[in-house]
Amino acid sequence: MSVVTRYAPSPTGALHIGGARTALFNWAFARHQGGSFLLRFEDTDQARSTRESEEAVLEALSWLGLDYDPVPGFEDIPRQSERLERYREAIEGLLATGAAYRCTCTVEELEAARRAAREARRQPGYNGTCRNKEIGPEPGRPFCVRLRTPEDGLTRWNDLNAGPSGEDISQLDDFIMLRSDGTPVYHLAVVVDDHDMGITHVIRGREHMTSTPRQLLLYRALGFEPPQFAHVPLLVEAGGKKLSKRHESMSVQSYRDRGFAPEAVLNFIARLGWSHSDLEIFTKEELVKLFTLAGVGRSPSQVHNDKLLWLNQHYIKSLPMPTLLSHAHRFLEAEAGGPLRVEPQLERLIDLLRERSKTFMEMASLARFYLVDALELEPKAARKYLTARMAQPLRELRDAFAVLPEWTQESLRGAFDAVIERHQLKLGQLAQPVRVAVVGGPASPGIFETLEILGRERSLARIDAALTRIGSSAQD
RNA sequence: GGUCCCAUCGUCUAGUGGCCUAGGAUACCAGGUUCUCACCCUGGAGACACGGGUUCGACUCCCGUUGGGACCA
Repeated sequence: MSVVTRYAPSPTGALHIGGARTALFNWAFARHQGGSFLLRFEDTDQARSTRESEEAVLEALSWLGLDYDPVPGFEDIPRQSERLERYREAIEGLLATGAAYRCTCTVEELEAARRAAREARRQPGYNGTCRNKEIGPEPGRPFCVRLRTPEDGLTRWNDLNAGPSGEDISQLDDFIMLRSDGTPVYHLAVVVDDHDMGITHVIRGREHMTSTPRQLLLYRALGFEPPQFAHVPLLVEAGGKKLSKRHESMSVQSYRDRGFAPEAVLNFIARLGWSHSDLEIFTKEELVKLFTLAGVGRSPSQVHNDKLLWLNQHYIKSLPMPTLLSHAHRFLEAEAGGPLRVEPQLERLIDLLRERSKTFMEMASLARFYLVDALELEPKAARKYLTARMAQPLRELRDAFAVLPEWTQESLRGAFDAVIERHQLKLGQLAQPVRVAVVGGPASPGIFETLEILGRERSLARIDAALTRIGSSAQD
């Protein structure tokens, strides 16, 4: 039988990195097995679920390159809010077989019973008042539907990540499946959905581990074959606390907006919990080939972005130019302050910037000197390098530049050499002032390459501006 | 409060009783390269939470403690 996995987020916000990793594991597992990977929205919390969030999740998945398959028998991605009838029907079935029963206990009665149980040091679960009352379909007062949990026994399953797991049923009470307002409870919906969608493997976060016994009970009561489960360890924040869904900076979108490549983010989150011996860098295709649940660890991992930064730079260095440009384009435009055409010179610059950029944001800011016309100089660098004693050499260099027969790295080097020799300077002593003049700061790619790319006209103008600046500050 | 889970360098991890006085990666530090920054190269420092067992032998198995976490209320 072919493997079918799913990712079933609640569309209540952006896709955060923990959710993305769960999706990734499900996706990689399915693709590795040649099975399918499905999506479903668990939007029973109508108050917080939004279509915008659904869009955000879809967009994040597609950015990461996690493609999903159509769900057989469904027009669109299933939404729990559109399946309420199906859940009620399942509950009716349960009532018909006696696996569930109606309960008319009021909130007050429940509270009192719970308090009494606590005082008697007993489990605070439902005390079973209505269990054998055989309450019919029209009780004449509000009712909920509860599962008739067996008195004793064990629910066991062999978790594909956590190993043999299970719980004593006496821990479980007759939990509610249909609330008195007529809405089904989460566990019921999940079980019915997973069954209807033909899910064979449920790979989800550890936080769902303790609710698995209940769900197993439901599978049994409904006469469904339970899937295999793998409860993978959670991702936690740097301090070790649970990843908060509110934390915007942990969202996939935020990583994108800060200039990370999807290839890097994917690689990073896969490696958070999954490993294949010492392999650190891998493509999506390699991940699919290598991914197994056995490779997923058992302890939670903290999200530290150090390694992501390194990975991102690795991908910036090695991605093919068209891919790189498509990722970087919006950042370059933002820096340029308007629409941008990528000319060959800019492409050359980007090539040089690859090994100097940890993010696309950084890359764009390093390319700023090329992208803008009005360049502002860093005061500190200007003070340090644009000194009065450098004015003369700079002026000579500028004049030599002006009459160069061709604007190439070789001829630029020749001009530098002549000035250096005349003034007994080291290359660095002359290169730094020039660098500050043309890029605005003390760091850039090699000076000859930088000048060549900037072009003669702009280079001369910037050196002139720098000379003017030296002149005016000398008179102060 | 109850149930369950987890525990190797700062971080991600390799490791399934002897091959480990613990390997890789990142981050950090030092040096090299260099016109600057970065890349790159070399080196350094850095961990089996603790206590009991089991065993000829434990980081690896068991129990407990501590710490962290999740879930149910």
